Formats: sequence, C-alpha cells, structure tokens
Amino acid sequence: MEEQDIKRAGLKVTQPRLKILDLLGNTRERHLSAEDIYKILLGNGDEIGLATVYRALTQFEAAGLVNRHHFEGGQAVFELASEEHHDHMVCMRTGRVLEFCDEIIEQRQRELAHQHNFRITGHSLILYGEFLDNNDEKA
Amino acid sequence: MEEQDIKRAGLKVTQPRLKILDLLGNTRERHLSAEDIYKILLGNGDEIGLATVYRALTQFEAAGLVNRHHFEGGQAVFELASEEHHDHMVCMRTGRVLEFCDEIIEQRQRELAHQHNFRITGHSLILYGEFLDNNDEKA
DNA sequence: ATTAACATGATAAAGCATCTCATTTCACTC
DNA sequence: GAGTGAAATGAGATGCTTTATCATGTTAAT
Ligand SMILES: [Zn+2]
Ligand SMILES: [Zn+2]
Ligand SMILES: [Zn+2]
Ligand SMILES: [Zn+2]
Repeated sequence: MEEQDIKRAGLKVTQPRLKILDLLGNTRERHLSAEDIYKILLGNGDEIGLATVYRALTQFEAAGLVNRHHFEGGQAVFELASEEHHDHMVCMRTGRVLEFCDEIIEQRQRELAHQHNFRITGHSLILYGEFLDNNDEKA
Repeated sequence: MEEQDIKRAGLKVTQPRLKILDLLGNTRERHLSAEDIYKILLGNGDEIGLATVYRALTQFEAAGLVNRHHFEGGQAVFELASEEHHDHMVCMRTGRVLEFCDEIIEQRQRELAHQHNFRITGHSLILYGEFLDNNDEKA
C-alpha cells in the first residue's frame, strides 16, 4: 500500500503524496514528467501545486520509491521504482518508451568499471531511435 | 584545419568560431560546458559572448563537428567529435571523465534493438561512480 | 570598395526546477 | 474529539541553463 511506502520513507502521509504515488502506479504510461503529473491531477479535479509535485518526487527518489531519468530534450521523467533494474529505448517519433534489461550489457559494464578501478554507483543507458512497426499508440 | 571544417559546415569563418574549435582541440579537458568555454576564452583576453558560444556549438553539433552530452546535474558538455564512437565514465567526486568503447556492449545494443524492431539513431551510455585510485588531477 | 547575406553580442525571454514563506494539514497527546 | 508542534502545502519568486531578439559589425564575393 502506498501509505506504508510513504511512512517507511519517513514522510507524513498526505493527500498530494498519495495522489502522486497512486497516479504513478495506475497510469498506463509508466514514465511521466513532473508537469505531466501536475496536469493530470489538476484534470482529475485534485488540488495540487507544481512545487509539491517536484518536492514529493524528489523525496520519493531519495527514498528509492521512484526513479528519475533524463531523456533527451526537455523535462526529466519519473517512474515507480521496480524491483529489477532496466534501461530504456525511446522512440523519437511517438515518444513511446520500451524498457529492457540485458545481463550481458550489465555484466560488461561491471567488468569495464573494474578494469579502470571505477566503482559504479549508477548508470544510464538510453537508446534513441524509432520503432519500425506501428503498434505504437494502439490499445 | 579548423577553417576547412567550418567551411565544410556551410558556415562563415569567424574569430569566435575559430577560437571555440581551437580551444576544444587544444585543451586537456576534452569535455567542456558552454560556460566553461566562454569563461576560458574571456580569461584568455578574447572578446566573445555567451550566446555566440551556444550558437556555434549547436551549429557545430548539427555539422557533426562536435558532440553534446548531458551528464547528470547541470550543464551539457561538448567535445570535438572523434572518428570512433565512445561512451563515458564520470567520477562524481572529481568530475574526471574517462572514455571507453566496448564492442560487446555496442553489438548487444544493436541486437536488442533489432529484436524489438527498433532502429537506433543514437544512444547514451554513462557510468556514474568514482575512481578508486587517486591519480585524478595529477600531471 | 560595395554590397548583401550572415554573424555577433548585450539583453530579454523561455523552460525547467527549486526556494520562500504564510497558511494549512498531519499525527500525537490529553 | 480538541489542542499542539512539526511538517507539508501552494502561490509566487527566484535561480540556472539555454534560446530568441535585434541593432550593429563582419565576411566573402563582386
Ligand atoms: Zn542498465
Ligand atoms: Zn522505466
Ligand atoms: Zn556506445
Ligand atoms: Zn567523450
């Protein structure tokens, strides 16, 4: 339950925080910008401020509830943190985002880091391009 | 010669453009932000505007002379385009950047894209962390 | 040298994100 | 359930990076 997540993060359980987590968990587009979230909630008739959305997302990120990604051009996007790590393919035509995780790549990153005496704390792998089939925004 | 590069890009050969390309080619820190470049040139006694730096870099990027990267936090960084592609390890402690290229990872990216009917037009792979040896800013 | 197109740079403006602060809400006690 | 202090909210101001505007200056070809 979202309430437990918020409490575990050492934060008060408030309406804005619940609304944001609920939205992130129940939208079909996993990756939303702060402004997306703000506008969707406003559209739902909820009262919320953009500053609150940014604040909550930053706190959720610090607590490991949410991940932030900087896709090319524009705002950062946020998604509910999933158990297993993944990277992203981003369609420059439709905005569609596909998640993937490849153990060969992940392993290779660790090897390269080790070779260079580098301790990895995080990484970002994003493939930009376009999907050749057209089942993009259909159902 | 930088003059040829600029002409080939369909741009007029001007002092600011020459200075910027020259700086990018002759500094030991390959990866510089627009403001870095602006300040270094000012410090050299050159007269230049920040807007010109941004404009020139954007034009150089469009011409393939320069690559832009969005490392975490803050400004984009620019570097002279090298013949062969590479990715980056970024030290969060010192700012040191190490370039690498791993054919296994590159190949795997192509395979994954193909599997998902995705045509890659570009990608970004950045490892964040810290170097464990301390030969960071020495020599 | 003339000229027309292009480039420059100071400043304004845009876009994204964070900060400020007066007011409200939460969580806990009695 | 009312009282209380701490934390959170939201409107707006502010900050930071980047782009747009536009009057002036420069380039390159005649
Ligand atoms: Zn990964
Ligand atoms: Zn994702
Ligand atoms: Zn690569
Ligand atoms: Zn590089």
